[in-house]
Amino acid sequence: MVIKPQTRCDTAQRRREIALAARQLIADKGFEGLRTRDIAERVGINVATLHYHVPSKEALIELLAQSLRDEFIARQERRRRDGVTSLDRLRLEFADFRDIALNNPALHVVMTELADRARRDEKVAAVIRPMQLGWRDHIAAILAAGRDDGSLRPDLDPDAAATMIIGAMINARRHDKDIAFLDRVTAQIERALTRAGGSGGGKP
Amino acid sequence: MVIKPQTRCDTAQRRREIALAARQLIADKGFEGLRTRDIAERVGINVATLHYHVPSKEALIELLAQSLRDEFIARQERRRRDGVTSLDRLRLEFADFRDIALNNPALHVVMTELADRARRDEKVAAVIRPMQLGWRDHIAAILAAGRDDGSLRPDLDPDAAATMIIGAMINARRHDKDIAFLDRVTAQIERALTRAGGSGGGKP
Amino acid sequence: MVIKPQTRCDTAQRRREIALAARQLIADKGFEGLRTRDIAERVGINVATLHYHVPSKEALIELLAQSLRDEFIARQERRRRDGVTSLDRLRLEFADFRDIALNNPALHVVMTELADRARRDEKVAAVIRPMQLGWRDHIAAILAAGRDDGSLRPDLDPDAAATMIIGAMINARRHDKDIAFLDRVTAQIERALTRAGGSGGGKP
Amino acid sequence: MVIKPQTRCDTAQRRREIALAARQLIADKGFEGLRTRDIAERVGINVATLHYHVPSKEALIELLAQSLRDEFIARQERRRRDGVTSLDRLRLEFADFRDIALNNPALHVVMTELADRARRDEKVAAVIRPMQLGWRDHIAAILAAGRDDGSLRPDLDPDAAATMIIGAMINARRHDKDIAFLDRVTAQIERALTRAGGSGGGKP
DNA sequence: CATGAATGAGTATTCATTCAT
DNA sequence: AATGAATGAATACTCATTCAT
Repeated sequence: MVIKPQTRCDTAQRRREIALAARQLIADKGFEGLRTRDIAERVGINVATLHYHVPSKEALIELLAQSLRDEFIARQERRRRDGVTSLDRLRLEFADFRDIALNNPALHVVMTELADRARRDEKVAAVIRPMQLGWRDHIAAILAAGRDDGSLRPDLDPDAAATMIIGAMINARRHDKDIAFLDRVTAQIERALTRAGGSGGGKP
Repeated sequence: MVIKPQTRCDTAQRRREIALAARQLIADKGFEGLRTRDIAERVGINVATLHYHVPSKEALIELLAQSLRDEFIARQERRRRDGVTSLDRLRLEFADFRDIALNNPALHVVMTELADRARRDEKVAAVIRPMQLGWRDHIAAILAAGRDDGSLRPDLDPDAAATMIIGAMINARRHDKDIAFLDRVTAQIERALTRAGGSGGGKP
Repeated sequence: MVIKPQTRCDTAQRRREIALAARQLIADKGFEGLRTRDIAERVGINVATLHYHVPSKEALIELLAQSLRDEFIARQERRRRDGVTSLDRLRLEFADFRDIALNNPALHVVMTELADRARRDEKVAAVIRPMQLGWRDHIAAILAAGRDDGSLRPDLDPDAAATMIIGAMINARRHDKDIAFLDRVTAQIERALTRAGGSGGGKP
Repeated sequence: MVIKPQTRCDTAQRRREIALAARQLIADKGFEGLRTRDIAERVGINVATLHYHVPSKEALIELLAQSLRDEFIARQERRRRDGVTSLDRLRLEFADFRDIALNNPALHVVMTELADRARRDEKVAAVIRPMQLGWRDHIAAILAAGRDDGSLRPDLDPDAAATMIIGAMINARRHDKDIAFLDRVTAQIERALTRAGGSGGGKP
């Protein structure tokens, strides 16, 4: 589609372009629809040239996974610098997820596809799993701190709750195109993790 | 792999066998690795025979989606008959998910793959989406009842919480092979939806 | 398309129905598009039943050729009984071709396809060639008689002229859907075979 | 069959070789027997390479039709430069047809097959029809000139007669391998279009 | 670095034909 | 006489990968 007349340029730059093109294509057509020729076309180079920079499709997918992880971790690092209270930091997580959903939806789509693939591709798993565990640990740490400083409920299981939060956000995006629903879900999470409403719950 | 000497049998039965074989293969190798020849081999029939019963790969995937939906809905109907209190019924949801995770893990794996595919395949979407919405609505109804009868916290947003619950369970299964972690997650969900622990949460 | 609920009936009748269905299908889709399943469907029977009556596709094509020849020869016999003068009998040939073109166009289309096939199929050739030669001889005989009785020009080469006439009629039907053009061609043939117009031809 | 060790060469040249190979194969086995693998083998390349140069069988047949038309039109242009009188030019037509029949018989065979196919293939029709009409018009123009300058009979219908001539020549080649018969037919045509022999025709 | 051409190993699908009932 | 189910052998077409320039 997007064919720009390409001049020669160094491998590092080309590999970045290739990873980006692959990501967009996966977002459009899924993993099974990913073709090296299409990637090359999108970058504006020949298939043979693509193979010069990335030797095989397997290597390409690894490259893609790494590029995804790099971006994901960079975002996480950025978040780490902000937020004072635990609740602030948790809300920052919600806000960042919301930002990606709005401005870079391909990121989540491709992450999901890669997560599926990780199940049967060790090389992908080696890149993706640590990233996912890192995310969970990051949120779990926030939750643990919040529990300990009393801003979150004391019966929190940080790992379990972090898993719940991540799953909830991802699932909220699955069908509803409407971003407002994601907001309802994160609001619900927040309420659920702080304290029960007035007269709520159980037999006294 | 598994070639059982097959005798003749009618189309309805063969289609069931084919759907089952396809499901197992997708669980093993994912959607992109699904080959009609492999399915036929697994059923113990010729590829041409497979095409006699299921005219195209597209139709095959639709059949697969339908078979999944049928099984899923049957399970849901079964659950509907049991449980007295809202909490009982919620716990039944957890238990059923747990049962599938233990005894029929392919079901969840394939459901996830189909959910991804639904994003770009209208026919699959037409089968899968209603099923997913049905699940969410089913749980949301339980939650709404629980909120209204006081067994669950009054600030519940049933749709948002149902989405959270489903996402949490699915995500709990994603990496951890350990079923115990799923139990921790559902326990956390339960605590989060009932009442805040003793001294927990908020500004005192 | 046309599926009539079929009862059992004898092979001779079934073979006639099959030949007719095959003829219509070839007229529609050409030889390369001829499928035994389509024929069976058109007759309203199962493919296996078709093979019961006509053992193979080769045999089917032979059957088709024979059915064509039978109809063609029957028409020729009918013409043979009419016409007094040579010119009358020639005009009867034109009229009969015209009649087929109007009322049974599939006949000519299929005959052309079979003629092509005869080039590389000895069995078809064995049926079709005698039919074509018979037609030519039939017309050549008319021409020879006309030449001898003075109603046609004396420098006629009957075989060559008969070949010309048949080719002219067939070619007249090839592109022009308009039957009027066939009439112009046969009129031209007639003029050409009788005598030169008034001041026509050559340097005096 | 004929595998020549092939070196690399550019697409234009390869497409020419492919068109030629396809023509020979159709002459041998007809349209229905045309297989991409056979064409590739004849050219001495891999099937995939064939598809690299000609993307589909449909495109291949269009290429074939164009190559045929190009050769046919080139011949017609060559004829146009020669011949003084109308009769000379008409005889040039006969001679050229005769030359093809002797030295390039595949040309006529394939043209016939393509003409049949044109009936149900619009793309082929778009290439073949103008070629056929061009041929007819070319001959009709010769005949009209001959009629007007008195070298041909005055009652000529140029279009009808041109159609007759073409059909006659084609039909003369259909069964008789003997080229002498074509000569008898063209001689008959010539006589028929000039003037009636001595005492010939009509009622005295 | 870059590319047009080439290729082997697949991949879904088709079709005439056969078999068991 | 009839049929639903089954099959082997093809067939066009695809795709990641390689090679020569």
